[in-house]
Amino acid sequence: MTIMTQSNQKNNMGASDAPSHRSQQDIRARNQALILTAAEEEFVLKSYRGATMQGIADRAGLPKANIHYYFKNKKNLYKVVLRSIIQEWNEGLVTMTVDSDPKTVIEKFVRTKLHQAFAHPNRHKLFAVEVIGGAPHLHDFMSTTMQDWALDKVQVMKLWHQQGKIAVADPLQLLILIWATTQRYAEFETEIVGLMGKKAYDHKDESRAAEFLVPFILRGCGLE
Amino acid sequence: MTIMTQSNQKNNMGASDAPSHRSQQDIRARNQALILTAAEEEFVLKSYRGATMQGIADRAGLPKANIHYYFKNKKNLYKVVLRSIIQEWNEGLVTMTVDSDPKTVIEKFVRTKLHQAFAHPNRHKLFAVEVIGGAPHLHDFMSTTMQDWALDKVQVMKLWHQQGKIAVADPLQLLILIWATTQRYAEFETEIVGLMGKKAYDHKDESRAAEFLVPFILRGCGLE
DNA sequence: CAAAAACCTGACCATTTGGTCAACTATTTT
DNA sequence: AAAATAGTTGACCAAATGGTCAGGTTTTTG
Repeated sequence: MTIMTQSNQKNNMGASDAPSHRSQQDIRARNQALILTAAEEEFVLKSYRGATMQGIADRAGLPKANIHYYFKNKKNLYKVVLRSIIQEWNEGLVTMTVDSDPKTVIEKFVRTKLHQAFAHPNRHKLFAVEVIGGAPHLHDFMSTTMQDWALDKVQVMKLWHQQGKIAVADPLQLLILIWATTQRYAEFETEIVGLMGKKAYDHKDESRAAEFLVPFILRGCGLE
Repeated sequence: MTIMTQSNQKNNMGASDAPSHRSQQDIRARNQALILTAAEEEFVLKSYRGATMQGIADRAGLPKANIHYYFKNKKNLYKVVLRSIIQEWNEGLVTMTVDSDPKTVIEKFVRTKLHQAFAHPNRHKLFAVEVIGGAPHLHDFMSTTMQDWALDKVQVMKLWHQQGKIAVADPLQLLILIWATTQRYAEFETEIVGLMGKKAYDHKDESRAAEFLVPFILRGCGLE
């Protein structure tokens, strides 16, 4: 005896009415998206082991067996979610060469990372939890892609420093600081929002953070 | 960072009889410490739900039932661990009034927080995971003690700004930045250590971070 | 030294949970 | 329109895990 199959009344609720069938491609895309979003939330809130397939199913509004139909198992689902995080990370790259203008590049980098943090807080939270827990599933990415990118940028900034362009002798520390300060708004959303006396960020908070961070960091670098 | 009452010489069950017994107080203290340290590690690595009593027991080198003997249950054990975090937080407070010297106070604050981060990384990691997951167990602390302290400091710094002493118009953002940059070294230990090409922090990394952070932040504040 | 108190622990459950499956419906293809 | 393919789902199961407990050992107490 189970409680209601609330089931499928196919469409409706979409308001429209014409074809009472949905193409399988649409169904697939829609359900996978539903599941991935649900999984992201659940994994963030409960962490890998705390998240349950049933919980994800409930969030997605689908029966549990359906989750397994689209994603082989829990571990695989988690992997797919992590992949979207890495993907986003790669999109946030900024080109930076010895000839670039430090001020311009640093400002753009800060703004990009900050924007990502406000746009996809859950992904940042998940990434953080992974790293804090020893990055068991990200080890590969961190010791290759990320490290290569970071060390390359560090080299460039070292040259900038030698040329007297920035007041930072140890650029790795600067990189760490920029990541820390931008991502913080996503990771510690709960705390920050609380300190601001709100329930959630409003649309001005990103620019408020940027207006503070950008000049502060540039000043710290001895620019401006 | 660890335990161990150095008083113990295992036993010597041989015929000889230097006291082959340990006082119950010592046993209690030793075991509780063992368990708490083990729990801290396990909770950090696996998060609340992912941590298992068996895993904690193994880390502590005690049978599982023994964990239950000292700490009623998992939830209670977790609570005790969180308490030590809050305790440490309170010890890191810095007094700050309108008449304080901004430069001195800010520098001291940064150094204190940084020192705590390097001294007790696991606690900071655990705190971070809690906050990221919505702070379900810290809600009370965050909306009282922490908020009161933070808003008070924000008031003071606002006055500093009005008196032209610092170049920061929105001190809450500064507070967030200082927490973010100092705690980062604990939370993202794995990542940072990796980028540095090491296996673990060495004894110079704390001062290296301080030498970078302190001047950077003071400059950002328009001091120095 | 004997009773009491504290400590220890293997063995045992009840519950939770990831995962499977067979039967069923809906869509697409031929 | 029938065969084939894709999507759906309730029911079920094996493993993992938090927690209990009875009976044992060690330390303390009187």
